[in-house]
Amino acid sequence: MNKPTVHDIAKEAGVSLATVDRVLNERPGVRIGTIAKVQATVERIGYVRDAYAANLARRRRYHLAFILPQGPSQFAETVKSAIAEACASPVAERVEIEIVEAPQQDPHGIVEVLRSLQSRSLDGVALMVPETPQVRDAVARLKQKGLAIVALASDLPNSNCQHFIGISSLMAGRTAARLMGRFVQESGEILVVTNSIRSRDSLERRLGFDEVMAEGFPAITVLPSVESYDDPKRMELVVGDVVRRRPRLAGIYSMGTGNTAMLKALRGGGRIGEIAVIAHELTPATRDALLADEVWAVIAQNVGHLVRSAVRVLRSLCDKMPIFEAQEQARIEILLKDNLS
Amino acid sequence: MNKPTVHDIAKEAGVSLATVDRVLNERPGVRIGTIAKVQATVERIGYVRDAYAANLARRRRYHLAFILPQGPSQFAETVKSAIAEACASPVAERVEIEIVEAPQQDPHGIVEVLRSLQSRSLDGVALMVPETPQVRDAVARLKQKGLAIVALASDLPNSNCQHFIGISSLMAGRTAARLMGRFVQESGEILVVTNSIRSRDSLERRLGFDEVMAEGFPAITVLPSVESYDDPKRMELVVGDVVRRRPRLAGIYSMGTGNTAMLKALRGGGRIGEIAVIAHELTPATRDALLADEVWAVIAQNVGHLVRSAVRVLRSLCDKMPIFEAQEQARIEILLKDNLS
DNA sequence: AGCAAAAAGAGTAACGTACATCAAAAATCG
DNA sequence: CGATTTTTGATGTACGTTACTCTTTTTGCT
Repeated sequence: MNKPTVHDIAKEAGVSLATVDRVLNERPGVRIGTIAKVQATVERIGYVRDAYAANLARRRRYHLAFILPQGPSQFAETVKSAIAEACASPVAERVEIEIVEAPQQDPHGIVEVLRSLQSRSLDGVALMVPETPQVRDAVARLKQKGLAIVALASDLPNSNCQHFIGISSLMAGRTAARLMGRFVQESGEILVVTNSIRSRDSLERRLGFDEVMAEGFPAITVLPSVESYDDPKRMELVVGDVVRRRPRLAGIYSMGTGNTAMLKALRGGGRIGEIAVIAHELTPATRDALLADEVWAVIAQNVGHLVRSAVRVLRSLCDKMPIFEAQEQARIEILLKDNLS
Repeated sequence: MNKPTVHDIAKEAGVSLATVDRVLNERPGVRIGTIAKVQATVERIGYVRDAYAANLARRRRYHLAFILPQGPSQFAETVKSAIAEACASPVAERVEIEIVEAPQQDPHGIVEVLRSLQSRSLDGVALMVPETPQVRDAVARLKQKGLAIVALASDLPNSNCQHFIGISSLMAGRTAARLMGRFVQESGEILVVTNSIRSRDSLERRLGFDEVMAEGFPAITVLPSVESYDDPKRMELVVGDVVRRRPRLAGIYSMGTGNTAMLKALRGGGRIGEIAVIAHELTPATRDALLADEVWAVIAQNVGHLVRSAVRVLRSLCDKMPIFEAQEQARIEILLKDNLS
């Protein structure tokens, strides 16, 4: 038996093709009784709209925008190249992707950028920006305009956006801790570094890290978080200091960026390789460090998958089609020297 | 500017639609000069066939078969449910999937099953069977019939099949070793267990494991592989014996199935939880053991991804379309208690 | 040159869906 | 009850591609 079509619905329900079409596309001019009859038939014969035929007929093009952090960021670069790659792939069939940069630190700048999107005829937006009250409101406005909106890599829990494409920072932190605990085993001290503990991602990672450390590895001491405020010099100084002063230091958990400076300090302290270092995100820097045995493990999310997932989800949202969750679930990857794809 | 269509090719090349179609679908009846002219135009205007429109027009259905091991296997069950899940998803649009069971241990039985496929009107086959010379020949026959063939989970390196969907056993073994080395740190002994070292997967995992152990962790002693021959009793006996007799035992690398029996022995020896256990594949057994802190890490491949990938690749092969490698690359996943999706 | 065969062309009906138009039927209202 | 509005039906065109039939042109061969 072949897949039922609109013709089958019409025949089964005893109405015309035009009426079926009106019901399916929620066009006016159909009595509620008839609507119910058609919908019942749809249910009964298990009709599912052929999305491709539909897109063909309506010459659908999806116009999507990815909002990425402005300025030099290895992670953002990785995302950009993943977008470029996805554009050349079948997932990007009928979609045009625009990359828009927004100033990461400046909530008003981000709002400005989001506002500028309204004029463009966009269908959906993937946002990789930190959440602030202003951003939340701007997102609400975009949503009201009928745009599909997903959060990318970093969640926007209060913005009521339709989907989050990424991994849970809490679980990522927990995973890092479990790994660190297994690496260090005996008692010892762990240094946790980040650019800013005030970012929600860092906060949640630390939370998860502490949870698992406390409950699973009570013999290990986790030192207070050290912040670099995005200053490599400061990162180097602080880490160098801790490495020199604390002989019992057994591991470093780097929750944010600035790994290059952190590793430089470790090298300077002469203890690189013997201290368990766990970092986040696969970038040229962390990849090289993994290969050099300087970083023991990287907690990452597959950026290619993230981007493809965002495109698929945005398309589904535009079409009001269900999302296939199992495929869109981002996984927390643990990368060692030998399994970095 | 919109995407060029067959009409554009016809106009640009100064030929008719029918001729363009003949060239594109490699049908006879076109002079080589004309073929070249059309192909040049295709190149020049950057035409790419709209795969969905094409499928629509030719009412294409992909009839695929998955050949899975017969008999009780938790991993095979996982694959089966992943197939069921994929069937309900958009990747399975226009495809019908048939699951065929083949006796894992009996090469002739497998060949028998493969032969029986020839009569069915199949377009592609995903094979999850151990490679033997007989299987290799049967695969060659299927390929000659024009079937698309991929190896699933376990490679068929000599069968010249078109694609392997899965992870490299060698790299999986290397990854396990790197993790084990980090877990154990100091000197100690590692037990390696499997059902049969004669299976290629086990062999390669062991090879990779030894490579990394030798070059990265020379202080650790890796004991000779112990085989259970698929007998839980034997597994329990042997592991129990090693655990009792070797106080310096620091880790167990379980390359195959039989984890339940292995863990039972460990529990009996009273050293569960303190010995680093690394196992393969996420099954109900390994999942529970991870959650109970009995297994420290699981090396796995995402089965849902594997199946979807197999379907996509088989479709692409059927259509002679390019394969989007980045998406089809299976990743070696390291699963801890906190990141098992 | 003559003729058959091969190659190319024109035209068209699908595939499943969207969307528009116009006419017919049915319901609603004064 | 007739006029008006609402609902439904019938039909056609389009999307990009395939695949078919029926001509017309070109080619190769004697």
